[in-house]
Amino acid sequence: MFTKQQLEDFWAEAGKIYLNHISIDCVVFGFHEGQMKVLMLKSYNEEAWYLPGGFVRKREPIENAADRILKERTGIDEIFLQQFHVFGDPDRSKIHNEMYKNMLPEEQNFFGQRFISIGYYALVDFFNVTPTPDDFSEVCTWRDLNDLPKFQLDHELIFRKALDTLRLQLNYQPIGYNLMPKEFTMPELQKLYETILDKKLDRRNFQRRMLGFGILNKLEETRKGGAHKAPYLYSFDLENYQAALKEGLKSGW
Amino acid sequence: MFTKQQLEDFWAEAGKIYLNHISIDCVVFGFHEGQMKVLMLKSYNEEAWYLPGGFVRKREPIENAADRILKERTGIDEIFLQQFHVFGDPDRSKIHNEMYKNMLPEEQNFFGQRFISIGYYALVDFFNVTPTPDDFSEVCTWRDLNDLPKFQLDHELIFRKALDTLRLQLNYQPIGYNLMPKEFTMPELQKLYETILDKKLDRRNFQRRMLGFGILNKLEETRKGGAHKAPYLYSFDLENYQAALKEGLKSGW
DNA sequence: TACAATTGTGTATCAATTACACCTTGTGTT
DNA sequence: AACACAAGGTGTAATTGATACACAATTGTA
Repeated sequence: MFTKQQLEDFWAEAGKIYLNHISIDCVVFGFHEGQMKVLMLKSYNEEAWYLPGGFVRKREPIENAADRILKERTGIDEIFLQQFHVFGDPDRSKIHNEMYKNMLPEEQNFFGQRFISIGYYALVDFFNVTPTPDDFSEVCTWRDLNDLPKFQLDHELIFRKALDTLRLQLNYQPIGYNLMPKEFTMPELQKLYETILDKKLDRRNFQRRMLGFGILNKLEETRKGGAHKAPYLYSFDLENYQAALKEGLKSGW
Repeated sequence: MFTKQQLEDFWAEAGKIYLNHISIDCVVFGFHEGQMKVLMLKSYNEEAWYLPGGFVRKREPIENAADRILKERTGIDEIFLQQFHVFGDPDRSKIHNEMYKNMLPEEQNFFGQRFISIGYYALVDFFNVTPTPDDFSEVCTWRDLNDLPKFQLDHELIFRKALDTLRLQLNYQPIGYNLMPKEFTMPELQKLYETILDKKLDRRNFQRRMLGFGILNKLEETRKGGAHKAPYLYSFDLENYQAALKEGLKSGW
């Protein structure tokens, strides 16, 4: 937690390092135990949660900025990231701005300005992530899509838009590849699709269709330990997957 | 054309009115005589052409900025606009920046800074547009997609990305409605689809499918004047169109 | 060893897409 | 006025893809 002095130093410094008016917010999706998760943070003094975000260095490509921000929150280096929307309402961070506006003169008050935020969504393997709080947060952790907290500012809008985009891009981006672990069972993959699309799919038709795409390798092993028949493990054939996505995985669900 | 003094005044003024570091570039699509067109501008002293663009006022929503910019270039008020990508490479306007960098001290030289550009694509009825040059351009006119000029800066990349997006969104956005005039024939509409998708479609299957969507009104009149059988005219049923798009026009082409 | 739950595989039906043919209409030509 | 030409309008058969549904196999547990 910051003292007032530290905050002021931070802001003064930020203005020298970062571009004015531009921020980045990231919606990081993970998948664990049949549930979609989003990475979120909670401030010390507020009930509402917010999405991982940050700013762009003066000479830094925006993609690198997003990479850098997420590396800090997750520990992961090469993350799958897609820009999905820009949020440019002049009042989108009004509450935030006013909270800070009397603490410093305007030209030093980096947080008092208008920010246009570039939204990225990220897909990560849940097990590779080490959620790490930032300088303003008490907690950084996965939140279940079925049990979301109150959001700060317009972060609910950003999250919703990311989820909508994910749905639309399901047949055009390697979403399964990036969200599933290296090896997984067919029912696990189906659960992912059902969660993203928010509807039930027929088990048998799902399997036939998935295999029909020719993007999966069936492995010898099975997943033991469940109280039932052991399902086969699969992995993605990345080369075929990429090729298939160029055309789109035929005909939406 | 500007004198040096006028340019300097313009820049000094721009810094007071507009947000730093943020620009908007628009790819305006039109359709005329079976050809896709893009609205482009040509500077006085340069061979390369550029896309309509501008900046965001300090308290202006970015959508309004795009509307305002396009109103100036086209004369149209309520334009169909979609954000499609942000271009944030730090060197994307390098040539431009260097061209101007010695003309004014840095803090007054609005054009010398790094710009992150928000890309919008627009769809307009060709006949409603009055192409209007901006302060830096000699010409503002439609260019055929089959006969594109050399582009300034990264504007070719921006254009390409817009066209790719258009293709992907064909089944999810009212693209036909916005590009076609109020009344049109089936062969004309087919030509639009063929142009966007860059492939031939079967005349009879196209017609059946289009009609199957239930988004067209068949009118009594026919388009006279051609040397052949007069085709029927159609108009869009906007309500049904919007409804159909929510689900996506089933199964891509 | 029988049971419950879950996975693996197959088939019949229905809907959608594709490929293709013939007739109609407006214009210009003889 | 008759005709050829070119483009538009409409229909049908064949193929492909999506959906619905059934039964056998496997695993841990009662």
